[in-house]
Amino acid sequence: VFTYALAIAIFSKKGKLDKAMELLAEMKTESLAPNNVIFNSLIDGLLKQQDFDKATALVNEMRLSGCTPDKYTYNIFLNGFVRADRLEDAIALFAHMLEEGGGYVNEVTCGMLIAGFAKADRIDEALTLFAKMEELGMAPNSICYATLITQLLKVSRVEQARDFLEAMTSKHGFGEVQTCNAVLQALINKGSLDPALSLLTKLKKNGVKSNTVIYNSLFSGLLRMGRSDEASQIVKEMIENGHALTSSAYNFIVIDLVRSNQFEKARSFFSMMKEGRAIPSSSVYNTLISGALKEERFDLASGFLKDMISDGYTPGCVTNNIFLHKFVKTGQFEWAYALFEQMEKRDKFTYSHMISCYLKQNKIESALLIFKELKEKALVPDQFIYSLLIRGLVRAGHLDQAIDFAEEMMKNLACSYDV
RNA sequence: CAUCACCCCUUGCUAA
Repeated sequence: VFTYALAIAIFSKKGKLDKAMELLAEMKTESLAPNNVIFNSLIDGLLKQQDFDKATALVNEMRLSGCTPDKYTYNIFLNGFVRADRLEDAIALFAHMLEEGGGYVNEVTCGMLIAGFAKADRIDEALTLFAKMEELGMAPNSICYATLITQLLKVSRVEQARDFLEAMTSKHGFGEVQTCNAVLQALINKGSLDPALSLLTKLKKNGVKSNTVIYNSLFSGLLRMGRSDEASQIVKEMIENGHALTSSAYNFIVIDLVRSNQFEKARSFFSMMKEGRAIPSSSVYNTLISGALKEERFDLASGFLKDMISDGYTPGCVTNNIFLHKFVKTGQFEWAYALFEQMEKRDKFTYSHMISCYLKQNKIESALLIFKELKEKALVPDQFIYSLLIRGLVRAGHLDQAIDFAEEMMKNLACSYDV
């Protein structure tokens, strides 16, 4: 059983759910009883692919074979909701977990929900929950702190972020590398390069191993801000410190080239990197596809798509969204419908593309239908989608409906709108 | 280290 659990966990983590399920079936034929760990691994894997149906089915199966969902199971679902932007479901589940008692709610649970609030720009609720943790007798760990700090930085509440950073370091030191990296990255993204660098030296002094991840963050951040000189500086420093230049550094370069509209350069750099032994990430492929489409090079786009598949990636929602975007933008609506129908995984990007698809044709009803589907899936419509819809309604002369939506938006998102 | 959260990366309106 232990061996199976290990194997299943690994397959689930890698997204090879079919393999993992096969193993589960195999266990049954050998009349071994799967335990909680096994079910939980599988459920987690399924939810990472947004497959809620199969995951729920598995919970039932779990019960039937005499296992009771435990705090891991709950947390896994909570995180699934958060990841899928189904914040309301996450909140409901959290409340349920609290009611049950039984110690289902722990620091991890709270950390996930805090991250959920943060992602949805509902920072104040995140802060409230954070405060509540202490009431409930839980000590927020460094991950909770880091989540809040990065989000506060994102919305420019710098003072508050600094307070939390100090509180965190006094309680936990600098925590794990990843935690530090989160904060560093947030600073970099804000363009606060100097605070970032000084934090970095502080980290080094405190014995946090500056690792490849941190260098990669710095590198990509600098590239994005167009500071390529400093970026190459970082690369030098990396090499001097004995860090191998990883594939991800190359990946960032390709992505940066595409982003700055240097598609041809990106292409040649990409073939160079493939000739070397660097491994392109799926993001690189997606980036290249979108770059190709921007240049109207469908031929190249489909070429990249093929390469992507032969490299072992399964093109998913993001890739589809890229094509969908192109179809909508160029008015190839029939293609857009066809693709949309075919897509099993749809996210808020998918829906926003379809909404603009219908709005462009003045098909308000259909756009509203899409919006409804989005809500039925318990996705949280964000500011972007609301403003898309509202603008469409205004343009079509449906002022009252527009106002209704504007009010709904303010209620749901606790934000204001400009007229 | 048998199963959960934090980081990073790709896709969103705007004849602009």
